[in-house]
Amino acid sequence: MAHSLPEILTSGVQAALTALYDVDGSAQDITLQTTRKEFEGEFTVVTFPLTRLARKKPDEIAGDLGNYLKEKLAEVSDFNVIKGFLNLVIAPTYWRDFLLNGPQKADFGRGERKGETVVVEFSSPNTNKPLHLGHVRNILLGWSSSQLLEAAGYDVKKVQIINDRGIAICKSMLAWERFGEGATPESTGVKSDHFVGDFYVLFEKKFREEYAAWQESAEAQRILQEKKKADQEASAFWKGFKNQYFNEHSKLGAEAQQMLLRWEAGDESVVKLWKKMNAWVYAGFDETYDRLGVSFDKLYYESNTYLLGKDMVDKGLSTDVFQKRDDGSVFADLTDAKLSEKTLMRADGTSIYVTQDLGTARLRYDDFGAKRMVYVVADEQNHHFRTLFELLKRLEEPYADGLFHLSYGMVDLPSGRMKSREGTVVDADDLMNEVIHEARLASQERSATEGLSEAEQEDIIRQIGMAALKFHIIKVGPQKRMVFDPKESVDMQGQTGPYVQNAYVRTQAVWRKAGADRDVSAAGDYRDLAPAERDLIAQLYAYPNLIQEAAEQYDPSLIAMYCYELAKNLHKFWHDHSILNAETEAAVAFRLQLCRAVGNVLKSGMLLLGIEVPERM
RNA sequence: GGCUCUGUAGCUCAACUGGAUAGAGCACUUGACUACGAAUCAAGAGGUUUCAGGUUCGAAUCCUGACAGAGUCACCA
Repeated sequence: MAHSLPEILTSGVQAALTALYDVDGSAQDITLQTTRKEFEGEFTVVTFPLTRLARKKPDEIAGDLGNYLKEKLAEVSDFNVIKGFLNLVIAPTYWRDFLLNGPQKADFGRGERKGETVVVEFSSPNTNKPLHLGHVRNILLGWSSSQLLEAAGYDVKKVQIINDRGIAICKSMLAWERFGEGATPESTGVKSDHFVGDFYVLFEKKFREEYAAWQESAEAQRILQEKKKADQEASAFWKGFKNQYFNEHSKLGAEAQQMLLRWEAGDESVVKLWKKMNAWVYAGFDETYDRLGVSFDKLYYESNTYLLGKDMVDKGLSTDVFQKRDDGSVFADLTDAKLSEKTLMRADGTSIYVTQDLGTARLRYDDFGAKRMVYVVADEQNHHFRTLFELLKRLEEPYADGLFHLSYGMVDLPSGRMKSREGTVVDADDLMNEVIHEARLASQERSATEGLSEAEQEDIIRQIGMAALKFHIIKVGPQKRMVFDPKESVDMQGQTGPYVQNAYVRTQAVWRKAGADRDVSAAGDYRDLAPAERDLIAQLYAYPNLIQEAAEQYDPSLIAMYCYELAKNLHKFWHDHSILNAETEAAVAFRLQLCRAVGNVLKSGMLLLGIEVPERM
């Protein structure tokens, strides 16, 4: 296709403006949109903005333009005018030729290779506890954005940085050492990342017990009397004092910190324990990632990167982007960018979080030469990334203009925010088990997969359950904080993953019945398109452009909504029209190919979301 | 308190980035399987787009000011 319809129509309108009114309209003046479904036509020109140029009423302009376009453009077969809206009807032959070519191929919609690399970071868990619902949203967003960028034409590298060090994992380690009695995931039969997480929880429990007991001591009472505000309840004070207690008074806290210091010093026994427990966690993560259907090209470990960034600090100092304080600490003054002063190096020469991220960004650039990097991280870190990007920009890093924080809203439950301390966190593994369980129940009420082996049936059930879960999460725009109701996530009817899968299954079922080698050459004789057919074809036509748009906006929810709309139109078409028993052979052949095209795009779109589509369900 | 984000049907979400009568699903009511698959389709009901001003041919969308919720404001990660 040399030119797209929007291009043809836009330049057609420009030509018309010159011919009819002797004015030059730039493409910017011309607003072209898809026609709302209650009107006839596929594209609409809005003529209100043209009144100034043409000095006529909107509906008169629309009539003039309509006549001109219908006469001059083969692609336009008819038009109608409603107020300032010119609705253009695209020639059925144009649609027919389009349908029988482009979307018959499975790779329809994929963009030209751009020869540019994008690094996408997502998931990036801590290794002290298993993955939960929050990670699931992150992972689905990261994965589908990666797929989307890939389809749009970029070379994508999927990475995560694993927070494998620090005080948190030390808590798990300490708890296991003190209370574990040599137990292992194997000896207990607990999934290995959960096993480690259980010790983290155990540490918190023991710590709270210790804290509560300590509060009764004379020392604690003295501190309470000295420091609490006059009208403050004791319980409120202790709540706020917890961190300080951990750092300055707690025996368990001291031991955990001791362990962290020994780890940093490279203490052999601590490192050995650390490796053992992390290995358990990774084995568990791998299983969860596998079930979610995601993978990574490269893993970065914080234990390897937490010292990075010092050379970036040197660079910043030498170019006067950073400054040194009297005590030796280093900071950047970002106040002119409406950010505050940001410290990058403590007086003792140790680096902090943002410094590490500077180094990691550079490391990735060296690894992949990517000029675009996407960080999929929750919106609670908006400020951090604004600072990070500003710093990299001032350091004049070559990839600084291609940095993007794919910020997403946190996931709430109907009961409110998830809190690990209150045990309201929805575990990723449990969640998947639950949706697959529901899919199995729903499947048992039907008999559509009779005759398949048990393994095949189980695989289909898995695909359906996962589709329900994934679609439910990914259909929501990233930046929106979302309420996750487990009951709704297992719905299989309406605006859901299984609904879309079902549409795909139908497109395949009709071909099974027709025979894969069915002769469809008569389709070229098909003349009149029914509205349901036009809708479907126009929608297919929009797919390639949608991929580019969704990729540029890093927004997979656009694809999800599109898949739903396409499936909806397919279902309606299916209901209203007979395919194999259509009136003419041309209609049968045409509709079969329409089914194949829709099936291709549904499968392609769902795959971009990380959702598989079964052949039967 | 400063900054950022969010506020749309009972609930969960859309609205092509300023366009037509604000749309879907769930839940509720009612119809459609002897049909290529009913995980479907069709119909009904449900709205002062948080509120008040402003900008213009035209506002859920942009501006100002309230109100409500969330996040963030470390030499933590």
